[in-house]
Amino acid sequence: MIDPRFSTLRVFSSTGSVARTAELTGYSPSAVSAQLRELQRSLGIKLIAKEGRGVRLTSAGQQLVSGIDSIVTQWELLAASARSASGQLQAHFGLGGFSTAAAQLLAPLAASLRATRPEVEVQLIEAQPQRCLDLLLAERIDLAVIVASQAPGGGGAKDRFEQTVLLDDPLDVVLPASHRLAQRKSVALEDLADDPWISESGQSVYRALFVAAFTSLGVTPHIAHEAVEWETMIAFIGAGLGVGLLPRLATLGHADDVVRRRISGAAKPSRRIVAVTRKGSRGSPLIEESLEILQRTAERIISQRSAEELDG
Amino acid sequence: MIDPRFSTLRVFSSTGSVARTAELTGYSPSAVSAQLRELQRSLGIKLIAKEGRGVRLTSAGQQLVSGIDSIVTQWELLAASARSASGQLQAHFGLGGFSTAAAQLLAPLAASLRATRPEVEVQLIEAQPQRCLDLLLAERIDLAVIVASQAPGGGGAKDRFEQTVLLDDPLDVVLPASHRLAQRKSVALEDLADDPWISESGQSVYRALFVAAFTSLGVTPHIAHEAVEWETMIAFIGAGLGVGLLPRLATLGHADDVVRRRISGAAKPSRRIVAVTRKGSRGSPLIEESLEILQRTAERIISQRSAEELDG
DNA sequence: TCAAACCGTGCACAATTAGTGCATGATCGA
DNA sequence: TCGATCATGCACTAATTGTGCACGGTTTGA
Repeated sequence: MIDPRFSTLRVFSSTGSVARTAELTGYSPSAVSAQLRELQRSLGIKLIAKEGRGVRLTSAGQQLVSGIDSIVTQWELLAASARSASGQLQAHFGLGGFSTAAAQLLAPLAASLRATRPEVEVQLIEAQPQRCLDLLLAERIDLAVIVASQAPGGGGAKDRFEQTVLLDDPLDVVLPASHRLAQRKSVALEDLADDPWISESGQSVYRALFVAAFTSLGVTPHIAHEAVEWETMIAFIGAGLGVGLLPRLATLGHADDVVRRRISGAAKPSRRIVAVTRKGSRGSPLIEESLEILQRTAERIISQRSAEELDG
Repeated sequence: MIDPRFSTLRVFSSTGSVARTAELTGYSPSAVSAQLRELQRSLGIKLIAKEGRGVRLTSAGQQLVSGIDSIVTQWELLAASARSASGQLQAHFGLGGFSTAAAQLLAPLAASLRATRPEVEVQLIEAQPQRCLDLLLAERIDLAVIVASQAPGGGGAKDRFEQTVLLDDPLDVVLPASHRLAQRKSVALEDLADDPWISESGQSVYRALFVAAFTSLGVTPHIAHEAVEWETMIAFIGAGLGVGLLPRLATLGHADDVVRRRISGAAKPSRRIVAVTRKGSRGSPLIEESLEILQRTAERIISQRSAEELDG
């Protein structure tokens, strides 16, 4: 909002590519290229340098970016306090989150906002955590619900984002109904060390979590198959191809050939779900309200789990 | 440069009038009006309110301005350090100052820059101190040489400007050649308490200085006539209409019907001449270089005076 | 009390700026 | 060596921004 070129530059510094920046900001690649060139010209500085078939930030560029990070933060603070003082809400409010978060946390939030603030145009975007962060930078969304990763998303994250812990989401094991341990109430990961596993492909957050759970046990699991969607993984498991881990927030669906079991034993892997905003934007009334709603929803989920725990 | 609307808003907060802001920034009044309205709309805040036939900033507006002051400062710092690191100079460089400063300090500076940095387009603007400050805000000029006034130019000056003392310029008395004290080497103001005085009209910096010099003596001078230019004042004095004060930097010209005398006695009025820049812009190579040149020029003037002192 | 001078704003129109789509050259992987 | 990917330049178009003038409201001076 302060200057669209700042947004573009920040996204570029995060993605390192004109094409990805264009895709995230909604501009065409030529527009991104032109904006960066314009910035260079008006400052008289070389910001980007060719590298292979792509392009990278010069050190002067990185320095500029970190300065701009701080300026943008200050601007967000100012805009938020202004909005807060005037009670005026922004017209557009973008929310982002990965699949399960979008379903369980964002959908209720959007519904609530639609009801209480009908004049605000709420937009939901489902996207992977890293992409959510980039969308935040690009100002396409204003709030994201993602899985906290130990690696701070691509450098200088703490200069750009603020996060609030919503809840810890434990992982369960999913077994074929015919599995030898399927009748147990809970299963230790150690007992499944030799089973074939099904995990997610690529270097997703889930995959990192998956690996971490086993390395803490000193075990290297045998990943027999890879899937992208939970649905697919569950189908694989149902077919007896292996066992898998499923976050509690993700629903099993109507699959009756698999069972979900709590994890007992030394390693109790879980993922931490957090709400992320651009640094400085917290004071904004809509953000404040949304965070409260998200936390209430999270608490409801947690207490519901305790109740189930007692029932079961 | 960061956002033209910020510039406009800052000038408006200094002048308190759309028309004056337009004149200073070079926009038309409607453009200024539209820019302020646009800012209001995009933030959803009422920045200005009607007051009489003019408008004024709301308290929210003032709050926003002070936040923007800090952001602009940070941006100037960033841009300056970027320019400094790259060695790249800005294409345009504006200098402002009041009459005598322009002649004695700015002209040599401009000449020197023209010689050593021919690629920079140097522009000189002669203007009263307050106007110089507004021109700085409007980014029409980048450096101003003005008389430091005790009243910090219109609120929040220290959030917007930085100054460097160049020299203290003492005031001399100017007497008709036929005056009873014309033969003295130096004259005390007390001895002229009953003479008719010639001063500047309006509430100029000079006039404030003039009044201050006498109030420190507990004397209220009789101001018989008013003039805008030194030339005029000297002509009045030459005609025997009264006596006057003239800064040492101002030349007497070829008037042979008046004499200039040092001031002795309790009150030795002088004006402090300072170089002013926008806060944060100091690191810029051109500004740094200019300040050095100005200080060298000031030192030369001072040492030249000492020499004359010994001669006389 | 009325007219003239100002001030800020709205509106039609013009000028400048910014963005798109396609073509091009350059680089990397198979 | 061919195809894929990437950034960028260019002609064209869309959108933003600024201008000039007219108008309503307010103050000042006759």
